[in-house]
Amino acid sequence: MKESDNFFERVYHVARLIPFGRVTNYGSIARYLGAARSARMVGWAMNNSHNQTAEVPAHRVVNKKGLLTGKHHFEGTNLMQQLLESEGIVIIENQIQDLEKVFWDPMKELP
DNA sequence: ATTTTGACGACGT
DNA sequence: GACGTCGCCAAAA
Repeated sequence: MKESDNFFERVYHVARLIPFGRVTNYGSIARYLGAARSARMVGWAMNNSHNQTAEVPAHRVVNKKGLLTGKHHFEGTNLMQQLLESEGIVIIENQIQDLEKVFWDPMKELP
């Protein structure tokens, strides 16, 4: 654990708060943490999330377009999609359908 | 130490 | 509206 993990830790924390069957995007998380334009750092944090002891539902985090940009970082090629589909989310060609319905904004949902 | 790159997003052209 | 550029910060080369 490093001090610099503080930022990442918050990212993981928020990511774990994502409800079942919902998704969010990197930018929203970054904004919620006060790093409005550091969406990339959130992505980086996810990459490092494998190093974390606690499991992070990174599959519930996609880019703003609802595109599963990070699916290549999971095992296989469609594990991420599979996980999301098992939660009732419809995905076609790596893109989440009805994104507005399943989208979960920490700023709006969290106090 | 410097450069490149990256699970992004907003803005400019 | 498609495409290009910049910003943001951290890690790997």
